[in-house]
Amino acid sequence: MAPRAASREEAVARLVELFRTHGYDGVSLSRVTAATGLGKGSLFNYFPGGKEEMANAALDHIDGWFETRIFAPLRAVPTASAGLIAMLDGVEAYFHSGRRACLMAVFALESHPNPFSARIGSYFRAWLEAIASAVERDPQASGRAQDFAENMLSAIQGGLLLAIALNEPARFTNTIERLRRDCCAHLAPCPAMASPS
Amino acid sequence: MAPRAASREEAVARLVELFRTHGYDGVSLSRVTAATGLGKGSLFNYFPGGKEEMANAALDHIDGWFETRIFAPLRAVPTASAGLIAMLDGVEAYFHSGRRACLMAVFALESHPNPFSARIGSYFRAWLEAIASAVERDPQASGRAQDFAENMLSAIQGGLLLAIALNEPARFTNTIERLRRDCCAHLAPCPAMASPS
DNA sequence: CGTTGTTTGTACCGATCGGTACAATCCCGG
DNA sequence: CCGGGATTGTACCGATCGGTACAAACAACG
Repeated sequence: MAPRAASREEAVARLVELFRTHGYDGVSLSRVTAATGLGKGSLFNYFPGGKEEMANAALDHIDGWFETRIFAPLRAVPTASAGLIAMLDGVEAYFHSGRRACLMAVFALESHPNPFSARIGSYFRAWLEAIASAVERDPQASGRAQDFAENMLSAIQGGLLLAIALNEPARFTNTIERLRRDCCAHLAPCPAMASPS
Repeated sequence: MAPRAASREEAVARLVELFRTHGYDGVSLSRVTAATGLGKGSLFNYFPGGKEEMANAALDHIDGWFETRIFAPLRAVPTASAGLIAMLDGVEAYFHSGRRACLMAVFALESHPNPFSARIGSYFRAWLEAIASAVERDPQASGRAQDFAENMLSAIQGGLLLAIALNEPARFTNTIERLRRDCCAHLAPCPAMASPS
């Protein structure tokens, strides 16, 4: 059932998916060995801190991905609307159009507070600040940047939650599409929409 | 640490809070006995089906509360804006202004799919339909009822998630306040706002 | 080929998991 | 005061939990 993970990085990638769908408590070491094809020997060689280190490695992986692919671009983008729409595209792709849950959200809700609460908070705070920094660059909405960011991130996470809970990925893509329209409606220079369909 | 629960109903109330903050996997029978003051004997007398029946009793409790206090009123209300604002007030109070998580959301994310997926889906679907049925009664927005409902519920759940993840309840109350303004902005007869501040 | 350090499978550990059995206790009608 | 059904604490069950110990297998390099 489990093609053996060839490297620590590949093991981390599988851990991410494992924690994403089963939560921290729902992932047992036997499940990890099954999903990675690695025995306990290798596992504790890669992750001497045990399960908690595995989870932290998974969170590290996500932190890194979002920082370089989502947050940093947002902070550097010249115009808010284009930057935010690019972010929405990236997020839609990352979450497989609503078929994949957000690991940070899973860990945040599963048990709270928990050992990961601090870094989960940092993740969402970084996301909020990245959005706000882009909006502040917008001539029309710079005063409402905090509010705009809070609204947008709430919608993303809520839409994703609904998509998972209902097993209807379209709940997420609909939400993303609404947010795209919001960008065009409330921010200054809206790039031509591809196909309003 | 635990004043003994005097009735099955009181035990269920404590189970709700227990599952809400620790998730299904995070609640062990020893935790249940500690939180309810009930030994295993009483526990399996009240809930012969064991932990799964305890969880279902907790979900029943929430289903009932929302059905009578939120969903049914929404379906019966004459004007959409007044009904939705009453719903927002009720929801804000129920979730303790963002200090309390949504048990349905916790169970939905913790592990998916899981034995409770079907009823979790029913819960969110009922909520969506209740909102939509109210909006359909609105002369201005009746055509966008589905979209309006999806957007509103996403925002509620996302705002709650952010409040929990950041341990900043204001993230939730801000979101609720934004939704109140949305109601006044996009629905026909807006009752006078208390204080636009 | 030999040696040295890393990687790996396996046996094992105490603790805790959800659940059962059952005897003691309680409560209440007669 | 007594008898019988409901309630309850406790001892116990096999399974699984996360984690450790360690020896065999392996790799790299001289």
